[in-house]
Amino acid sequence: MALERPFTQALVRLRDAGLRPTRQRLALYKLLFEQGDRHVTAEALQAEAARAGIKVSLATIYNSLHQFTEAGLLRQVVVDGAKTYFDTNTSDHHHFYYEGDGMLSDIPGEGVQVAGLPEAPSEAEVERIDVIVRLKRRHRH
Amino acid sequence: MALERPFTQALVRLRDAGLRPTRQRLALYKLLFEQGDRHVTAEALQAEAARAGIKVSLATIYNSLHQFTEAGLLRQVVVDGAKTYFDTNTSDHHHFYYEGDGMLSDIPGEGVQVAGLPEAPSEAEVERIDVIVRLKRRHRH
DNA sequence: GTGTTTGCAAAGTGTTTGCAATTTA
DNA sequence: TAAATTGCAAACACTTTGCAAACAC
Repeated sequence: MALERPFTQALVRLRDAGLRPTRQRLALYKLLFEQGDRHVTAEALQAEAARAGIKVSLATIYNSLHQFTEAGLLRQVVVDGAKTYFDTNTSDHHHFYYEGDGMLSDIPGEGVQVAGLPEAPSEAEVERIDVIVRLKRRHRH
Repeated sequence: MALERPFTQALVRLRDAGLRPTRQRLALYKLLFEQGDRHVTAEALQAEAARAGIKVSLATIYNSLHQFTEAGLLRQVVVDGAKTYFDTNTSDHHHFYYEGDGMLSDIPGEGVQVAGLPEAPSEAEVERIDVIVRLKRRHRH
């Protein structure tokens, strides 16, 4: 039978990113990446860690989120002036954003085309094109 | 000859919006709307007012920007987690955003089509679609 | 005069930083 | 043990709020 190898994947990914696999980073890595695409804020992640019995300071949460982002494991999404969202899906894609409750969901990038954009000024280059579909929940009736 | 009617336009617009044409609001209105499309932050607008010899507190700047927004004269643009931009162009359009220097410029809405978006969930309705083309200034060479 | 608006200073929110104590290798 | 990491508390940037004084009508 296969040996159980807890942490193996997280360990390797952190090492690859040049980050020491500390208890906190391992825990956050697992929360973030072992359950499909996710969108988290620092506070939400801390709360989630707490629920899982892991106490991590907000400073460390922010540090880790930024380090993961630099390592290309996460990507920031700007949809709201107030808080920063981090997205575990780093591929080219877009977002639905529920204004009311601050929920984000992915729109795969493949299907979407943005046509008719003017040329970018020649002294600039396009970093990325973000499409944000802002949604409002319909009133019940 | 035509009488000079300073403030007339600003006065009327403010009245229409149900806002008393105070000295501060008149000054801000004129700065914002008497020179084509603009993108301002609260601080930038205060600085500009100061340069024009008008002293307005930041609190009043924020109040006015929000009141103008509620009145449909301005629209907020979210491109950066840190600060809020207000856009004097309230028509349907998109943006170039220069990551480096925080500059915004309009992309007219008419030409642009976004195709291939999935249907919005039925319990939600689309408020708006934002397209943000993020630009980086090219290195000189 | 009466209700509205202003501006200050204080409070608030989300995020970052400095640094001693702890942990990793 | 040397270097990296953590967590606290303080500092930050931007924005909002409470309230007395000033203003518009």
